[in-house]
Amino acid sequence: MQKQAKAVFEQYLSKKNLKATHQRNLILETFLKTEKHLTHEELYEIVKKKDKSIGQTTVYRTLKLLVESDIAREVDFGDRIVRYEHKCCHIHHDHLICMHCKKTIEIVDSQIEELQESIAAKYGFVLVDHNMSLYGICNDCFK
Amino acid sequence: MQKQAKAVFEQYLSKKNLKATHQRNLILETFLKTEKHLTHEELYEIVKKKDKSIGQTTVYRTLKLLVESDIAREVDFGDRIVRYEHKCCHIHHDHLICMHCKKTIEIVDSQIEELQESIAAKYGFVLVDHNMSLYGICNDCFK
DNA sequence: CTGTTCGATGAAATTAAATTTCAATTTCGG
DNA sequence: CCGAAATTGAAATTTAATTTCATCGAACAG
Ligand SMILES: [Mn+2]
Ligand SMILES: [Mn+2]
Ligand SMILES: [Zn+2]
Ligand SMILES: [Zn+2]
Repeated sequence: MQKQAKAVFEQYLSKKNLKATHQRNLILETFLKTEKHLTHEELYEIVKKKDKSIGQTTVYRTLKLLVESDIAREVDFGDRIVRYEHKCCHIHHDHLICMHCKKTIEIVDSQIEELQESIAAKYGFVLVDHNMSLYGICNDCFK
Repeated sequence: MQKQAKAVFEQYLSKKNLKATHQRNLILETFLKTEKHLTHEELYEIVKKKDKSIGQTTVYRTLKLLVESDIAREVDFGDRIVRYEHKCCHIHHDHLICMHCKKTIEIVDSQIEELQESIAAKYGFVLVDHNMSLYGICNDCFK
């Protein structure tokens, strides 16, 4: 899984004539090891522990490369905070978010995907991507 | 339609002990007259033509009030630009966006809404809100 | 109508986020 | 190893949004 993402990145870099640097490798590895939806800032904090010399700008720039190479995906749970999640080697999923405790559940639902396709088709669109977030209150928070 | 929104706003202001000012009225009226998804900046430009003295800050502040009073809704078509659309007296809709020409189509689909409810229920959530955007290429742009 | 009170306003200042600049450094093919 | 070209980190810049504050105006009692 991680190997595949690394191979994808390597290939992307070489295709674009970009270099495989220590910083890029470290940032990618760190990103792949986390299983949360993390912000640019959060990733930077973790990376900094492993290499104090890494700059925030490089994390910004590398995250942008990860998005371009389809290794990462930007998500926004309605709070205007950009978070990143794994995309490479993961099936597409949507999110169910508790507005109270902020817990998020990843949803994989083929019925939804099919319905989205048919709606797009109805209007003569070729569907490329979508983004769906459901906001509610979870069991625990509902008391 | 516009009358109802104005009544809602008036009621909201009085409930919160806020004042009905010339500026707030003008901004609300201008917003209600447009039928597009417009940015804070775009609304400001239109408002300024009617009253040169109005400040951008007031447009910001008033848009916030409109959102709080459920007259407006913030939307983001994936470009991180906040746009505002009418919410009061409009049935909920989702969006289908052409990634090429940026045309947007408003979707009302009860099947989707039902499916969303049932997904939320499956995970023990009470659904409060959702946001779905479909990105694709429209007929015209597909050539 | 006043006059008074307290919220509203606009300009400027501030804060915060993201991007750009640039000199020094690193990568990598030869 | 060398040198060209990309990369880096810090600082500067840009941009967006919020806050501050002196003045203004809405609302309401009298
Ligand atoms: Mn996710
Ligand atoms: Mn709309
Ligand atoms: Zn919860
Ligand atoms: Zn189009």
